[in-house]
Amino acid sequence: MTAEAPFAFDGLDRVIHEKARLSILTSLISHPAGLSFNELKSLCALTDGNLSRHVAVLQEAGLVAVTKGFEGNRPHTTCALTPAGRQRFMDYLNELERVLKNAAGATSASPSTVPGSLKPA
Amino acid sequence: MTAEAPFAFDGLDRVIHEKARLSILTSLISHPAGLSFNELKSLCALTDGNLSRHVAVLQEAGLVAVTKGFEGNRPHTTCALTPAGRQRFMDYLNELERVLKNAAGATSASPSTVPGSLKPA
DNA sequence: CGTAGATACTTTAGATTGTAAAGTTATTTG
DNA sequence: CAAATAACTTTACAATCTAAAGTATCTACG
Repeated sequence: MTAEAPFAFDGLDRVIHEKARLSILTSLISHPAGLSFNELKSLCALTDGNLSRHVAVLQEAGLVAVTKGFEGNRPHTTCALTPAGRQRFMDYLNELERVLKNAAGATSASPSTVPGSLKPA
Repeated sequence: MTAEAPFAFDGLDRVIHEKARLSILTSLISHPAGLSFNELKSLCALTDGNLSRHVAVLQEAGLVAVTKGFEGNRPHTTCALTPAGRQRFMDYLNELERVLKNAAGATSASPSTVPGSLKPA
């Protein structure tokens, strides 16, 4: 079936593929101990409302675990990847690599060798 | 600014990032001579309506050139990447690579070495 | 000749969802 | 005590993805 539609990229899970959530997941995989709401906010350049919604989506999908506690006497939310989330993110990344390989294979130059201006062979 | 939000991925152009359009663009970069409506449809596993809308979006964004002609006496639409489209897609791919590098750098294993079950070192 | 079905799309309408603005609760600071 | 800050959450609007229906033309069949 995939052979029939080689460029369909079914593995690009919509929950993960969204730009903001891709940012959040990348941040979290880089910080296995978890990140606070505010750390995520600045790492990903998201607004409060935005981050709140996207984290909720990721939580409902079972990709991240959200821990709400108190730091001193202020609320403090911490997010971390779940094992399943980590695995699904890995799967997504594999599919991303397929996208890159497909595209790079079609151009004489690999993406990394295309700096910004068209460089002939 | 990017230094402040290393995981923001501003370069992930929304027009390109959409899954269906990513498929279309990958198909087109693999076929520099262009592809017909029907070829795209099966390569990307899209419905008629879907493909029509997405191609229109890509055309309005100046990424693809659409040529409508007749094959025999049936309408026949051909799509091809514009030079600008090619460049913007390349830029997008570079950003995608950044995503992969960021994420892969955070895991002990690169995505390609994660086959499906967690494999220890 | 007429009509039923196929081909190649386009249009529309509904449903999802991303985003930003406003709201909430609690806590400092002047 | 009032105003401002912190840390989120809720809501409402706008964008947009998708699938179903529509258009126009052509071919095949009886």
